[in-house]
Amino acid sequence: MNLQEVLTFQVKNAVKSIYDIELELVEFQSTRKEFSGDITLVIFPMLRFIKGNPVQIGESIGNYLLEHVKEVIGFNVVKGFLNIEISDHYYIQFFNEIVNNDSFGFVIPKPETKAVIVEYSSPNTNKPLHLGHIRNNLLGYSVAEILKASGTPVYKTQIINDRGIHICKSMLAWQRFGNNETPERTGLKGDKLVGNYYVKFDQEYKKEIEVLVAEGQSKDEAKKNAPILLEAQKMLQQWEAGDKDVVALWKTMNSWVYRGFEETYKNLGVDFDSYYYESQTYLLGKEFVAEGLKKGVFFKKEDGSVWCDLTEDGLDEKIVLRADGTAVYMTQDIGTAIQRIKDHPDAGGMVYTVGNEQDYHFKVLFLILKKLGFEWAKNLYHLSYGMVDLPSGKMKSREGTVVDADDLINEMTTTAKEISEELGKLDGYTETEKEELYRMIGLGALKYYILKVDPKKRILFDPKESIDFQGNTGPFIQYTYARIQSILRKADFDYNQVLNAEDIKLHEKEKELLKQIQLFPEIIQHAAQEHSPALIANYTYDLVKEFNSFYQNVSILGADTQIDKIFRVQLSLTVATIIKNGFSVLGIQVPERM
RNA sequence: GGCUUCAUAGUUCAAGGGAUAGAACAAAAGUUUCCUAAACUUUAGAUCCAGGUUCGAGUCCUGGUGGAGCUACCA
Repeated sequence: MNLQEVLTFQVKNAVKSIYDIELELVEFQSTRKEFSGDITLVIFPMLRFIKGNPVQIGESIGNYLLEHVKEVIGFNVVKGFLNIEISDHYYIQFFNEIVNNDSFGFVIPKPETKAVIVEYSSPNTNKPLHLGHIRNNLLGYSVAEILKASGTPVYKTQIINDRGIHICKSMLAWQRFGNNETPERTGLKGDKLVGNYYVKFDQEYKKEIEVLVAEGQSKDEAKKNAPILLEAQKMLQQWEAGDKDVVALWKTMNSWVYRGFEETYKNLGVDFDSYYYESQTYLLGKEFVAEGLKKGVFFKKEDGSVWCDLTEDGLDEKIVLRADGTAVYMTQDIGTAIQRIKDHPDAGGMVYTVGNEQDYHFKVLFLILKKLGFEWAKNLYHLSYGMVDLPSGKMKSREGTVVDADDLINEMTTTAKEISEELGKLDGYTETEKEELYRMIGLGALKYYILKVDPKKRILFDPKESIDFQGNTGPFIQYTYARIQSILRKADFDYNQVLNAEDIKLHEKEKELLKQIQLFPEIIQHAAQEHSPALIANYTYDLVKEFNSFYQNVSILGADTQIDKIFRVQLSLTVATIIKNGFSVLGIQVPERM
């Protein structure tokens, strides 16, 4: 039982014995810094059940706790708040239990716990990854790691949108203007090369439209009749018909893109357990549409298209199969979901990391899967995140305002390098070690910057104002970790021993730290429930803030007694462990020096 | 038009219906014979507007204003 559980139990006892009332909910919060005490019981909500003056009730409960609970050594009541003071002994006892636990805060999954499939990334294969994808990847990866840490097995996966007219556009432009360029020959990353031809197509397309308009066609007509577009459409048909040459080119160009993506994923530090390709799954949904039609979940219109009527659920009608029998986005998503659960029989739910512009789509998808009667459909979660906007608004590839993922990673690394060289603290590091460190810090800044924001909220990113390396940032937290490592290197005595709680009198800063440390396991659970890496980021920041204050105010290696010295080193070590663990679920590494 | 969503210091972010709304950056001032100053300590500064529910509202409800998104037989 942790402290709050003990107190909850005892507060109920108190109310029962004083007022003879069974209390259901007991509400605690951390005591605000300006009041004395460690944890606060809020009396107000009890007033509905207990009639009386909140201050008197607080006094009564406080006295009961003081008498019956050994951890409680004092209290005061301010208005409706009972501030409870907890003994040093309790905190030290707690600390002794966790001091050498490298995986503090993490929970090992129980055998019966169902796995969750986390989908993220899921890019189109016609454009390089940009800042928006970075947010998606970091969020998906982190939420997957947080779920794991909270005791839920996870499969990371993605669906690669490798089929459709957009791919054909790149292919066609490459055929026409590519001069047999390859990533090898140009030295360009494959995704960049293919992306360039996608842009090239668009340029040519626009030119042709202008010509047609000059010849007297309306703009809408011209858009439909441009020869290059017609040819792309023809190519798509050839692809669907399995035309050898088209399929071969499609395979080649896709493989370039995949190699490019792999590089970016590697740089970003994200990974996947499995990949699904739309080209392989787009037919899957159809049989379930047929089944749904039989069950009456769907209905057919005169033209042969199949729909789902969701008007009773407050939504509208949604198409699930085209009149010509081909699959739409929804068809494929139905199929993919079912396939994934088939492939992972131990999984009981899924998390989809997709931008909030698709909120409606996922509402509909989940509802349809429920209507189709799948047991796991109630455990689907749309991890809906806000867009990353520039000061000028949305990123637009045509206007060249896209922040490229690879470029951004490189810029961050360069900035880290500049700052680091200026500070000049890396004597003795080899060039390779230095480069590694710059990358770690640059990425740390980028990842933290993105993950500390509530996923649901949109992020405003100003490329002109580079991401900070000071204050509430990744490097600030990494720096604290490095400082602690330095202390551990210098501690030339055996600090690996269990101290007797009676021998220690806690410094105010030490107590504050212990209170913060104690919260970590709950934070992990809460973050998992909320699917929010931001909670971990903000918690870690608060912890580090607290530690730095301690560090500045209290001498660790210069403590008066050997016991204090050992205790403070252990305390520092534990803070370092939490930073490392917290950051690991954010996908951020921590350095030995910086 | 309909639906969804957001609005907090100059700026970027916090705040499970609970106390005097926290940080960081930027601004002003201070701390290095002492464990890494990417740090620490001060100062100044904010809940879009109008109602309502509540002992208590940044948080819940209604209306308004402003921004974003969705409203495709695209994905």
